[in-house]
Amino acid sequence: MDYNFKEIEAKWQRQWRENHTYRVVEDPARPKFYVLDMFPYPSGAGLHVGHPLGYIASDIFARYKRLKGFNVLHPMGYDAFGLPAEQYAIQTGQHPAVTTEHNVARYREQLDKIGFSFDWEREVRTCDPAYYKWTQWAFLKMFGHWYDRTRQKARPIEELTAAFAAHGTEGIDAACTTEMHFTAAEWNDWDEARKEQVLQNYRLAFRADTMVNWCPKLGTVLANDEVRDGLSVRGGFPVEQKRMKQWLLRVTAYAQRMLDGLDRLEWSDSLKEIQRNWIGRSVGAQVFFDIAGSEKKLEIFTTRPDTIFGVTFMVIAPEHEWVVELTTPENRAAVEAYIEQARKRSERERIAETRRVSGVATGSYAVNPFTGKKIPIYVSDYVLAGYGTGAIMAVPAHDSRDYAFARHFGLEIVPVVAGGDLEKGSYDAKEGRMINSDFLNGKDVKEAIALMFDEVERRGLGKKLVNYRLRDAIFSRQRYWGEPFPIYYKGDTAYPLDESKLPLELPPVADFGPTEQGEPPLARVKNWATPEGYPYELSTMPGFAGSSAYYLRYMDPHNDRALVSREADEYWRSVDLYVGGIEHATGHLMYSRFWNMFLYDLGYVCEEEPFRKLINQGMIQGRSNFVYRVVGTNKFVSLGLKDQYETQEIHVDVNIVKNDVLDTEAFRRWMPDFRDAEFILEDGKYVCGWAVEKMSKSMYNVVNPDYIVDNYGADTLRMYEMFLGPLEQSKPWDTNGIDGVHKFLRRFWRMFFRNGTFGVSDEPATEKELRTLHKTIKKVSEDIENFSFNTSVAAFMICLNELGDCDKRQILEPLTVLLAPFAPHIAEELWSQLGHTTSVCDAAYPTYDEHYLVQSTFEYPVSVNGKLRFRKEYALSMTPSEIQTAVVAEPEAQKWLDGKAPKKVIVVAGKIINIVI
RNA sequence: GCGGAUAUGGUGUAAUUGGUAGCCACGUCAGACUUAGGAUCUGAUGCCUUCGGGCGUGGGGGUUCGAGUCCCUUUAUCCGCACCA
Repeated sequence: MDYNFKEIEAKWQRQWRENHTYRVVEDPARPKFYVLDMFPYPSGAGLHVGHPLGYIASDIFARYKRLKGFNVLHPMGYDAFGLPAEQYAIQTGQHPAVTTEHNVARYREQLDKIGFSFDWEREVRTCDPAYYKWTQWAFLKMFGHWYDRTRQKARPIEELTAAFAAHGTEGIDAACTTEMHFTAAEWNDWDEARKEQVLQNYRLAFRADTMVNWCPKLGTVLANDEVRDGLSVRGGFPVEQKRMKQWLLRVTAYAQRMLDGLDRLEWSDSLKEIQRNWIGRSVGAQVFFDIAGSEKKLEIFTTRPDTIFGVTFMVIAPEHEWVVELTTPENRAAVEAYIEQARKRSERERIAETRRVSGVATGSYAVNPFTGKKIPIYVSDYVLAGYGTGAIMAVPAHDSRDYAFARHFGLEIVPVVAGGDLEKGSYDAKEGRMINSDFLNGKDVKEAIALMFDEVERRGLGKKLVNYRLRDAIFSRQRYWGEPFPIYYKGDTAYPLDESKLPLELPPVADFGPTEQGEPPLARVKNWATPEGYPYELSTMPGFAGSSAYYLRYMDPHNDRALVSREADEYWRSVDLYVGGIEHATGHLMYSRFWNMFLYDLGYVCEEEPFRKLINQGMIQGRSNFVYRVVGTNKFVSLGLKDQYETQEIHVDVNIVKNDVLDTEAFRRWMPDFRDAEFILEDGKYVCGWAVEKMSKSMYNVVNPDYIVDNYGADTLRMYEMFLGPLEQSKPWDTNGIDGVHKFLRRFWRMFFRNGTFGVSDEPATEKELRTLHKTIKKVSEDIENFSFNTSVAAFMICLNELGDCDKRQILEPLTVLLAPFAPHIAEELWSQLGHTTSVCDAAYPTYDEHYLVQSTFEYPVSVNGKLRFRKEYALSMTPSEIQTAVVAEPEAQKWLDGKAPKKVIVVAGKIINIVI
C-alpha cells in the first residue's frame, strides 16, 4: 500500500473537525501552556509558503506540549481592520467587510490544508462588534485614568479631580503632556470645559494638538512606527509633519516599566535592543538659561552638563513655541522665511538634507549661567521639536552638528575637554580631562558630569532628568475601516460614551473616501450622533488597537460581560510562547505591552507582561528562476550556454521549474507568447538561472502552500519548512530539496508495510535498535525545546538510516508519537493502523531510558604534539593517571613517539589527552 | 554615526559547546532493477596531490597541547535606530 498523502490528510482533517479534537477547555487539574501566533491580516493575495513558517513551528511546539500532558491553548484569528481592505474599497466600491469576509474564508481554507491544531471555536476577528466592544472598552478605561508616577500605577481620573479640588497640583506627580501648576482655588473656579481641557493633560487616552505624521495620499495621520524614511509603511506614500488635534495614548507613562520589564522576558537580545532603542532612555540635566533682557528662561535638556563652559550659542527648533517672542524686529523677516521653508519641507527632504547647515539668528541672547557670557540664540531645523524641550545648548567643540553650525556662522568654539584637534573638527569627549572650565579643570569627564548635576541643582538652574525618545502614540485615523471611538462631543469638549452602550457599531457608508471638506468618511453618515444629538468622533482607531489585547480575548472569546473572566485569566495568565515576525518590534509588541500593563494596573489581568517567551521566525524570501531568450528570436538558451548568445533574462514561473530544470512543455503553455518557443538545451535539459528576491507576483516566484500540499502533502510541507534552516534565520524558499523530506515520509510509511499489507512485528527489539530509538527521542525532544526544528528533522532521518528495515512495534510505535507534532496526518493514520482507537494526540509522549544512552566507555582523542593522531576507548571509571599509562602504552602512541619518552602527557578534566615529545 | 546579527563544500546546513570540521539532505557521478524513469535501492562525492601526504570554517594576529567555537583586529552582507542634544 502506497503512502497516499492526499487521502490520509483529507481523512484526518475531517476527523479532527468532526471530533473537535483540538477543542480546549480550562482544566485546573492540568498544567496549562499558551502557544500563540501573530494573527494574520487577511490580504487579498492569500498565503504564500513564507506565511505558515511560524505557524508550523508553533504548531509543532503546541502538539509536543500536548503530548507532554499540558492543556494547550493554541488559537487563531484575524487582524481584520486595516488600510489595504479600505484602499481596495475606495478603488472598487466594494465594502471592506465583504472583501475581508472573502479573504478570511480563503485564509481558512489554506490554513486548514496544513493540518494545524488550532481551536477554531476560539477564533476572533478584530472587526467583529462583539470583539471590538472590548477594544472600545479599554479605550474608555484609558480615557478614565491617569498615571501616578509616585505609585507607578494608573489610577481613576476621579482620584485626580478630587486631589485637584483639595490641594491643586501640589503633591501630584502625574504623567502629563506639559507640567502644570495650579491651586485648589483655581481648579474649583474653572467651568466644566476648562476642567476637561486640563484633564486632557493627564488622561491616558487624550486629545491634543500636536505635530503628527500626516499622509495626504492616505488621508490620515500615522503613528511613528507606521512611518519609515519619511514614507508610509503601508503604500510608501510621502508623510509630512503637521499640527493637528488628535487622540493619543500616553504610552510614555509606561516607558520606564516597559524598559525594566524587558529584563524579565525571554526574548531575543536583538528584539530587546530594538525596543530599548525605541524607548531611548537618556539621563541628563534640565537646565534653564536666562534670556538677556527678559524674565523668561530657556529650558534645555543635555546629557553632558559637564560641557556647559563650552556653550557658545543656543538653538531652538523652528516649531519652538517661543520663536516669535525671541525674534527681534530686525530679524523677523528672515526668521519667518526660514520657518516657512522648514515647514514646507517634508520629513523625507529633511532627512535627505541632513548634512546641510541651515539656520537663522533670532537676534536674542541668552546668558551662559557658568561663564556669564551673552550667547546668541538661533533657529535651526537640526533641533527637533519633539525631543527634549525643542531647544539645545550648543557645544561646538564636542558635537559635530554644533561644530558645523558654528563654523558656518563664525561662532566661537571653546574646547572644554583636553585631547583633540579642533582644526580637524569636533571630537566627542567621552573621556579625558576638563579644561577651560573653572572649578572642573583637571577633573575626569565622568567625575565632572556628576559634579555638574549637583552644581546645576545647587544653583537652582535646573535638575537631573530622565528623557525618553518614545513618543505618545497617535491613536486616531481619518479612515473608515476601524473601530469607532466611543466618544461624543458637546461643543469642543469630548465625553465618553457609557460602557453600557458598547459596542458602538461601525455604521455603513456608501463612499469610503474622505468628504469634499476633507473630513473622515464617517462624516458622511447621517445622524452619526448620540440619541440626544451630540455628534460622535469621526475618526476611527488605528490597526494596532485591535491587536493589542487579542491574546486575552482568546482566553475567553465568547464572554459578553468582560474582556476575559477572572477565572479564565487566572488559568491561562499570559502567553508562554509567542511566535511572530520581528517587524512588529516597535509597533504591536510595544502597544500590547503598554495595553497589558494598563489592564494589569486596573486589576483586570494578573500578569504585567503579556508574552513571556517570544521567537521571531525569519522571513522567507523568494527564489526566482530565469530563462534566457536569444535577442530578437523566440529561442531560449540553457544557462550553461547563454554566454554564446546575446540574451535577455526573463523571469519564469518557478512552479514550472523543478531543480532548476525547466518543464519546456509547461513553459509553452504558460503564456501565449511562448507557444512556439524553441529551446537550446544542454545535456538534453533546459537549465534555468536563479536569484534570491522578494517573493512577489511580478517575479513569478510566489510558491503557494496549496501547490506543495497538492503535490507532496501537508506533512512534507511542514517538515520541509522546518528542515530549510534555523527558524529564526531568514532564507529563500527553494523547492529543490523537498524530495528528501518526502522520501523520508515514504520510507517511514513503508516500514509499517510488508508486501503491500500492514504489519509490524512484535519481536523484541535489539539493543542497537533500542539505542537508536532512545537516542532519537532524546535528540528530538531537546531540539523541540530549543526550537531547533531543522536538526530534529535531521534526527528522524538519521534514525531511519540506522534502523534499516526494522519492522518492530516496540520501535515504530514510539517513533510514530515522536513524529506526530511534525507530521500529524501520517502519524495519525499509522497510529490507527497500529490498532489504537484514540487520536495520536492523546498518546503519551515517549520517554527515553538513560540505560541505553549511558556509555561505560569514552572515546578519548589523543594528539601528539598538538596534532590529533588517534582516538581510543577507555572505561569511564579510569583515573587520569591510569589513562595516561594506558595511552602511552598504546601501539599507535608508540608509533608516533618513535621510541622517545614523552616529555609531558596532558590530561584535562580526566578526558583530554595530548602527548608532547 | 550608534546598536544588533551573520560569514563553514556546487547548494541548504550540522558540529557532543574548546576535542577526528562538513552530520542530515539537495545536487552531481557511478552502479543495480527496469521497455522506460523526473520511480526505487546501493555506493562515491571539501580542495590539492608526485598517493607519502598537504591544505581547508571571509582576511590578519593572539590564547591553548588542541580553535569553526574564546580574545584582539579587519573586511563583506543583512537588520534596527539616527541631526535624540
